[in-house]
Amino acid sequence: MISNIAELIADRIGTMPAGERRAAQTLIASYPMIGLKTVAEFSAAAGVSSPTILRFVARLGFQNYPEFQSSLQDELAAQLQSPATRTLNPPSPGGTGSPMLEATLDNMRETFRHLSDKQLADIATRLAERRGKTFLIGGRFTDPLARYMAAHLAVIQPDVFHLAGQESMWRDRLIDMGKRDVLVIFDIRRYQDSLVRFAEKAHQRGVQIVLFTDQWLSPIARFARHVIAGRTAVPSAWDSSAALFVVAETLIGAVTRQLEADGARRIREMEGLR
Amino acid sequence: MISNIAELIADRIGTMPAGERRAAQTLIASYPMIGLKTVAEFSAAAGVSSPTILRFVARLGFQNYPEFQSSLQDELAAQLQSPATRTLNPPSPGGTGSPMLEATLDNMRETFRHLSDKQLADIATRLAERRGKTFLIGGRFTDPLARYMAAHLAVIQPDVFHLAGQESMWRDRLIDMGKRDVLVIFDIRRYQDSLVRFAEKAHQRGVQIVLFTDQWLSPIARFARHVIAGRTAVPSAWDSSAALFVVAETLIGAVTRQLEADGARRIREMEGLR
DNA sequence: GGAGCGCTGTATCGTATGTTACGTATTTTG
DNA sequence: CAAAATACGTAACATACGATACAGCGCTCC
Repeated sequence: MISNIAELIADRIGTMPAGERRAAQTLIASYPMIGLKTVAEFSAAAGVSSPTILRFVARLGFQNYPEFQSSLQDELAAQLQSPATRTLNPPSPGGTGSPMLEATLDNMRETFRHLSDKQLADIATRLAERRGKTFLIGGRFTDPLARYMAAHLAVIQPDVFHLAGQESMWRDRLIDMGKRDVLVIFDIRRYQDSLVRFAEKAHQRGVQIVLFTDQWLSPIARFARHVIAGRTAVPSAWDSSAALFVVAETLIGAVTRQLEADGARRIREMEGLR
Repeated sequence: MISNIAELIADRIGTMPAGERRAAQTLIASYPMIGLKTVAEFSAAAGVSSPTILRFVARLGFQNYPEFQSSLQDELAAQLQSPATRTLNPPSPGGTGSPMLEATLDNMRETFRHLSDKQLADIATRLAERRGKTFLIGGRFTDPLARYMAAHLAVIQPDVFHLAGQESMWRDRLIDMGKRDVLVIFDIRRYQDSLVRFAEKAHQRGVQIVLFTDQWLSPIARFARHVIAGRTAVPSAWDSSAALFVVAETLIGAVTRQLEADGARRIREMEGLR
């Protein structure tokens, strides 16, 4: 079975005329970057004319040049999205035996690779400088994450509320929300209409939204001030929220650090109350 | 120093207007592939208009869109040409930048190293062969994990109950519990007396207890049929439940697989009801 | 509450890009 | 060695892509 374009070329290069063979060799030499550039650049690099490049991709079975480029891009995307595949051949330090765990660890590394320290710091600062209230809510499976985060934040600062129960209950809380407030939403596939509606309402009231979602971005991203896109794919019937969970913990830690002066006193007080 | 476009975006995203920020977040979420496609596709994915995309790349300092794309391609080429740099830098010397993440990843590896496949399989089997009911409960900060697990298990089998609310509420549920039932408890430091008391009562009634705890083992371990000890130490004011979270997800996956025949039908039915 | 500013989308434009037709060169075959 | 077939490049073409002008809108700040 031929799965990628490089193999396809290797398979058919024998039947190609001289010019197209030069095109093939040029592409293989710096695969696949040249193929992502324009026909003119490709042809110049190969030392042939534009039509030769087009005949080349036609011989590979593509209807036109853009289709060929899309195919290359899909291939690249697949490589980039699953670092596991890359490290699959040499089972480097992994070898834990559990593909589930390996995928989860990869997800976390990927998630944090796309997440700058600055972005996290910004969100943490926004949550720490508590000019207003903080609301948290989640979807069917992600609401526990909202609860987890709320449980921690509520310890180190006042005015932290988890929105539970029916949709109608949340909407009643909208009346309390304004420009100075922050709404943290967890929403991954399949995205819940009720959450989207709620986010829109809150956005209209000027509430700043922090969204935890998957890499395909919940429609709530339209209204969000900050978006955290985590990786959720694992070899299971379910999506994994573990990466988002770790981001949430990191954020909790960052907020705690920023509130250290205030927070430490608060925590001591609370301990005293128990 | 800013070396790649992702950092550049993180640096300037704070100063961007709403539309351009959505473009930025969309690009980051599936970096960098969207940026290699046409302006029209990019704008559609971000839910903004084409000019907004162009203003976005202009704000990043590029003269025009093709120049922006070339820059992305160069970046990609650099990554692909030296896979060594990519797999050498981050993993071993903790180059991810976040000590929090590194500690969490270590915790997971350690947790699974001390956790045999057989042990997981045993617990999964016990949860899957549903002769009785399944109850889940957690402590102050770990109860969300119980909820998370309950939310999933409830989809694939009946008689799954999360014990919420006041301690007195749980105790009333004891009357429903017997030898054929399973109680999943999450309890990490500081261990809660109320949970210990409850676990003891349940144990006396013959309930099989599955305990998720930290490496120092909650006193509930005395009564537990199965104990999962996760690592919780991270450089933060709080303990991390991430490792236990991943174990929970793994367990959910295992139970789902065992119930595949039954479960698949149930899930389809549920989807139909939505 | 009103005026000014900044952001965003619609519609239009110019152009670079992929595509195709055709003539010339090169190789192959009888 | 001649004739035909195939391959290749030049040049003209059409399309789709990026770029821009402009108007509507919301927002902030007096």
